[in-house]
Amino acid sequence: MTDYAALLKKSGLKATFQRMNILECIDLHGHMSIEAIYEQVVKRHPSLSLATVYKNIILMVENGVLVEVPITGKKSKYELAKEDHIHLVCTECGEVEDKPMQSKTDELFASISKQENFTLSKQQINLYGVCSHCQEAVA
Amino acid sequence: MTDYAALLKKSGLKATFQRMNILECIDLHGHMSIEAIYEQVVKRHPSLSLATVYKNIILMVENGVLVEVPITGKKSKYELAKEDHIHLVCTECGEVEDKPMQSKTDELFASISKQENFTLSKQQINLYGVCSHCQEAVA
DNA sequence: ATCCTTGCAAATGATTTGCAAGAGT
DNA sequence: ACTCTTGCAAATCATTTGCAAGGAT
Repeated sequence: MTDYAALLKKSGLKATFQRMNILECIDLHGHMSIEAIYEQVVKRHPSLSLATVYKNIILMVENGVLVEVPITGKKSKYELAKEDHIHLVCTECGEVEDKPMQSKTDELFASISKQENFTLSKQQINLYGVCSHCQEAVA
Repeated sequence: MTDYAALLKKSGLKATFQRMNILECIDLHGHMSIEAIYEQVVKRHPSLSLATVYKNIILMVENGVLVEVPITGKKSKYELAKEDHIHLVCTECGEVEDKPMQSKTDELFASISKQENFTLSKQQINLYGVCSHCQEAVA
């Protein structure tokens, strides 16, 4: 994934320098908070405004380019929209890692939804714990 | 679950009128935002301060009495701590319904964690969609 | 009696908004 | 050219804090 301009246009948004840099930043880091995005992108773009980051994140979420990842006890992070997957959230360092969604789980959720007459549109699985890296750090 | 005083003491917290009313309110409604809790409880307790609700929610989460349920695009809701389960979040009315966690899913998450050398401490599954009630309302 | 909790008001922090100037198509 | 976007500053909203008075054990 490199052509952020095409991604934006496909989603009906203008390809501004700010938006492309925000996308690249998120793509590189995987999952980021709004503040963290601002801090990174402002380095390349000293005139960037935090308000612009807010506006664009909201807009890109509305247009399906980004997805919000709400996290217990912290501020939400954002990631590029992609196929469903599982988040491993480290409660020590705050890092989020993706794992592929399992088809069994998919089926299970589909059956629960059917059974409840619930029109399922999005799945979100967060597993909280301590990542291998942080376990070593303590040892 | 009715003896909120005992629940609080068991968790090392004093059983104040405010806390018991907050717990009862959450228990009755299932899942509530801080504002909503305040609005409900202040009816019985006109002198209640919103700051008190904030302080107590934070405290009761820290002490394991409550659990935060972060929700995409909305403010977090809070529920009484109980065994793991799945949340069905209606994107129309905002209501959250619980479904029992499936043992297959449990096993799956355990195996992913083991495979990643990730010390799993908490699972969180949210399914977003439209509940049966809201589907009828549109029809 | 002692320590914790409450309510208030003020402080802080996060997010949103309005608008003139600038950038993208 | 036209329309959407940006950056700034101010406004708004959410959350936290300090402290004196009141409540729980």
